Amino acid sequence: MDTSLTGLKREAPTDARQVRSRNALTSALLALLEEKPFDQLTIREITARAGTGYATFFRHYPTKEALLADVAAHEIEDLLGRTIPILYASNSYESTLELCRHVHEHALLWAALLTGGAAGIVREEFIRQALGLAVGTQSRHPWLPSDLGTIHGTGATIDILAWWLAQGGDKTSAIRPGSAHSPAEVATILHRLVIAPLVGDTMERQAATA
Amino acid sequence: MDTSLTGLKREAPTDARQVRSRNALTSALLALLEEKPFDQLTIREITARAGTGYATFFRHYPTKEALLADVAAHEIEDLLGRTIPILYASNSYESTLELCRHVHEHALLWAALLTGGAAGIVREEFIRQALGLAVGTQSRHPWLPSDLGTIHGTGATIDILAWWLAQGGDKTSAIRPGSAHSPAEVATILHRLVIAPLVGDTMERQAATA
Amino acid sequence: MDTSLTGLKREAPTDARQVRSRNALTSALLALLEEKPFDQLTIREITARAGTGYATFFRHYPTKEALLADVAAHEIEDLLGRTIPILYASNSYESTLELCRHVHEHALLWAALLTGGAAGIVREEFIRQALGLAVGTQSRHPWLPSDLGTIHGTGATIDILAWWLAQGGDKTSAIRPGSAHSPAEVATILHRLVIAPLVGDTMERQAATA
Amino acid sequence: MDTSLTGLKREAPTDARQVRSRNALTSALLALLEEKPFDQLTIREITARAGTGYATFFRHYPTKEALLADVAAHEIEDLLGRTIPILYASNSYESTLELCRHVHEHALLWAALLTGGAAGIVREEFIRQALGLAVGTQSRHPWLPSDLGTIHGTGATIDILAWWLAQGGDKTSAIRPGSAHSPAEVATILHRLVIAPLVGDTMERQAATA
DNA sequence: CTCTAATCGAGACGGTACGTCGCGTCTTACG
DNA sequence: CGTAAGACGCGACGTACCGTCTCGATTAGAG
Repeated sequence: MDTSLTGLKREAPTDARQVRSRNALTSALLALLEEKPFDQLTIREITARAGTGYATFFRHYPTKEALLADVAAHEIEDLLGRTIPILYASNSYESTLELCRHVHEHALLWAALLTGGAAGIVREEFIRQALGLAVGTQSRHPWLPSDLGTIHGTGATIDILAWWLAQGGDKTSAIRPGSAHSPAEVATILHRLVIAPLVGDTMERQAATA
Repeated sequence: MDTSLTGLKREAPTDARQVRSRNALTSALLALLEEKPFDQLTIREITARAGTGYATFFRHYPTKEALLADVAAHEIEDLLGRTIPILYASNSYESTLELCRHVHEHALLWAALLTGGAAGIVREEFIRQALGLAVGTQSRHPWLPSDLGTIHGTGATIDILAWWLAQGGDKTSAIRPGSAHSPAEVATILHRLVIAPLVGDTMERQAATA
Repeated sequence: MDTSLTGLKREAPTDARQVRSRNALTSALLALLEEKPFDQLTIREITARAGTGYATFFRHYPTKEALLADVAAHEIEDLLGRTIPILYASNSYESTLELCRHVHEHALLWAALLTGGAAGIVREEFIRQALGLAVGTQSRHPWLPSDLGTIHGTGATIDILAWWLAQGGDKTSAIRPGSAHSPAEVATILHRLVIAPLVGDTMERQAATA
Repeated sequence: MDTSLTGLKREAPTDARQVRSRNALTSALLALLEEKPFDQLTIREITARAGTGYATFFRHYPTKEALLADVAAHEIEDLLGRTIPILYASNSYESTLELCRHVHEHALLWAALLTGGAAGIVREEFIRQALGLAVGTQSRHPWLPSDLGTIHGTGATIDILAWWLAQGGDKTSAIRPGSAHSPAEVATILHRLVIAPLVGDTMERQAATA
């Protein structure tokens, strides 16, 4: 994959105007993502919503995708920052549950990020960050390349979350929270299908340990 | 997801010229997919390679994606047709191994389908067919919605295959089959990470049974 | 001057659609030229008036200037076609008078061509055609390079005509034909200031000869 | 013509920094004019060459054209200041000859002013100054409006000078002074084609008188 | 010889038009 | 008379400049 987006991230600018424009663009994107899929957005639409000039967009991001990657990177950082510590402090199921709870609390945002045309880019960013965090970690299984473990774990998690978020309701129907699964249910599924096979552990065993 | 591609499939045409055009287009797409990612192809490019007129494309497919879905559907049908019977006849590991062998034998084709811009559409088509085959099947676990089982199993399999195919060589380096993993290794990974947790079985137990 | 516009002329297209588009664009330009100066027109404005697509413009002309040169070339051809024969058939004053009459009859058009931002391009096209007609002609005076004679004669004529047309009324006031000079008056001025010194002849002598 | 440039002239500033910036801008323009046509220059380019800030330009001139008009006005003032006195002191041919000599001595500068994209503006400024000097002067001929006499005389002179300067060499060939016409030759042409018809005099008669 | 205010550089900003590109439709001319 | 070739309307793209603006930093010239 040669479309690395890492280089597209910008460090925080010092000029107050740049900060304002940057925030306006990211907020506009988040707002629009809840209205229509990412790939149906135009840059003109984003800048119009942000209240900035069209050309200003390109002073901050080279492409629409770069803006999305920036936005996604922040959200993912936030999400991982909340779940990883628990992973080390407690156990994998607790961490998984916390992940599901957080996503559930920001369902609209994550639905936009994971179920629209943005999914591919968000997924890549997610995996990139996960790979970054996993650097130096030894795989638990001799038969499993460590990067594949991370890629599979992250990707499969995203898929299951995307399925969950898509259940809640698509654009054409009202959201019916009652018919959706609870964070605990999804965490269980996620743990049994993805996490446990990777870490070679079971929820039950962990529960006993905890 | 409203971008259903099911309706885009065409019945097999009877007119000989239509058959010829159709084949020329699909062959051209397959050839071009090995040169550059799907989303960098233009319809003009495909028709030029196919030797057909530009407008002719639209007499067969409404969009570029429809052509890809058509091509992918055939390949997926072929692949599933070879692995599913084994699943029933023998066991899940044998089926997984057969899957990996088949992909390995057509590595170039599947690399194009799974690691370029085409991945999203191929993935959707794959899941669609898998869901179709799984209709009526009861989930093996009460905590797992059956459609999610299929979606996760298919998606995770594709991810792992894509990782495998991307290992073999990107555009910049020659393909080094020696340095890649063998079909058996990948089948083992796939089975342990994805299949076994789904079917609640282990390769070892199956091997013992077989 | 390296911005030769000769190469920008296109031969008449055969396709009926091209003819229609071409005519729509030239007519739109002529119409707009009577409303505002050439350099304040945008290509979008021209295509909107013409009822054609924006990109279609570029399928016919590389720049706005090329379209103007095309339009001007036709008008100049028409004008020269009416005056040159008289020059040979009769004498220089009659030809000058015919020139002034023709311009007077199409005052609005020539005012747009000669007194707006278009003047420079029209002037160049005019001189180009004049030089083309004068090829092979021997200068009447040993001290006068023949191309300079043509350039000066054409340029000075255009200047005087432009002054005349600008007299009639600018954009802000109604046209007052009564206050302007008659074609005969202008022809006299033109002949005495420009033509006679060039051909070494006087109107009076010619009149006597005629 | 509402793009009067007269009002754009600024009074000489007192602040030393302003003087410095102003001079830097005019010098930069003159230098750049010898490298490429005026209309291909950007304000950013001029300020970069001048070593001033971009915004500083607008603190001195409202537009690029205003700067050119300022520069041109000075050069024209200088030129007219050298030729007009001779016109009154001696005769029209001597004045014409002095004009040609002066232009010949500053050929590069005047080539830039008269043969590039700047020509239109310089021409207008030239005519403006000529009209200013001619105010109150009575036309020598009843059939010739006095302003037209000035306009034609100035315009035609500029055209002939521009032709002369363009002979010397375009951008692609080295300047070959030997192949160009001498100031005296051009003065003769200019006098016979433009000046004499206007003042109703001939060089020969003047020479006899002198 | 200060001090204060004008001027400066730097460059981000909203805006406008540009010329390019690809799409999907529809017409044309040719074999 | 059907099919290729391709012109067309459309609309988004990314670029280039414009003229305005907001910053501190510098510096002139008045007190």
